[in-house]
Amino acid sequence: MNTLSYGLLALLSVGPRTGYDLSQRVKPLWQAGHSQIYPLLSQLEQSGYITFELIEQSDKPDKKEYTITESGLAELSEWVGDSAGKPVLKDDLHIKLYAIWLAEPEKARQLLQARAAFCLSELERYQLLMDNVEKDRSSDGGKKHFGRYLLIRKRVMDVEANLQFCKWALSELGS
Amino acid sequence: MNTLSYGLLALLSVGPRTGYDLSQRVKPLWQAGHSQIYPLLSQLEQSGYITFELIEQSDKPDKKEYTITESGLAELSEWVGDSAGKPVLKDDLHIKLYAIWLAEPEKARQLLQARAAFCLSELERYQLLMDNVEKDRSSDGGKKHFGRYLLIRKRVMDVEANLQFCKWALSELGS
DNA sequence: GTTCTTTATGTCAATTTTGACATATGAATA
DNA sequence: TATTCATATGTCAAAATTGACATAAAGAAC
Repeated sequence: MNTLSYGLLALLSVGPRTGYDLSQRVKPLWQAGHSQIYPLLSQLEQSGYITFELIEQSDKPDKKEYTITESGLAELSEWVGDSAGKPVLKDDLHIKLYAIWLAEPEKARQLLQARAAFCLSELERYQLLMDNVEKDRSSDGGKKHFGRYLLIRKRVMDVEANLQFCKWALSELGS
Repeated sequence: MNTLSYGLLALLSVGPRTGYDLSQRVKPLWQAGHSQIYPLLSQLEQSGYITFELIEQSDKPDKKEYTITESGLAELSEWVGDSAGKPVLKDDLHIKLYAIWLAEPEKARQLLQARAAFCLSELERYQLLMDNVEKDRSSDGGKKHFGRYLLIRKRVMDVEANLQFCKWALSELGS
């Protein structure tokens, strides 16, 4: 059971999802592509933590809808209480910043402007997710959606800090 | 040439360093252990991007001091100007947050308090690095240290945002 | 006297991750 | 009519990463 497996169980703890769904929603929890997700779902199913139902569709390709089991929920619940590890960030912008004196000033500005633009697009994306979670929290009792709400808020704060950095660094560069 | 290789070249672009030095200083640029660094240094040396000098010590074990070559500096300079990729964050706290409704309230608080403590220790560490870089920037002309200054500022802003999140989330939890 | 920490360099196997390849359907677009 | 896009599931090889193992010498703490 690696960390991503717990991420998949966490997503399934809210409700049934297909592998495709999970690959679309996993980003804020743990960044991974579908090539990692499909094999893990098979593994989790064989371990009895999830089950699936084949859903035949006429308009779209058939799909497998996975549901978490009692055993999977117990496994996840135990892990959630354990202390968290240290976050690991891989960002080549950090290296480029460190060596920025080697780049032409124009390239340096481009680097930061591109990252600022990326942050803005991320914020838009998270705003949509926030709208959804707020609907879920008001309609439904909302207990299951509280964690999703916390996580999206965290991501927004992370990205806002990044955007602020880009703006500050651009002013330091004297653009 | 992977990303970490450019990170090592970036660190060496400021001045000569040993593998051990690099493993201590690489953290804000790209998180990696010494088991990744030593083999890459051999590779970079064979590619002609760096050279090393064996320094014999009586009080401590002998060491290899690596210096970046013209060729290495050219390679790095070219790469620095290219656009940066997307940052990848792996943080199991995100998963635990998502599934926090499964944990006892006490455990949830512990999770956030532990992360807040980690953020504070990181901020202390970065404050020391900031003191050093400010000394270097005032003594020396400082052009080479500007990037390091930007990077440390970014890390501080990142960690401060994380700390703010933890405090906010703890208040939402109603501790 | 023994153990622990810091400095210092390295290897290795297992795991994780990435990116490409592969296939298939329906709908929209050019 | 051809191509591209979204849905949907999968495999595979290569690359990156982690954590343990390995060695060694000096100094400090216990």
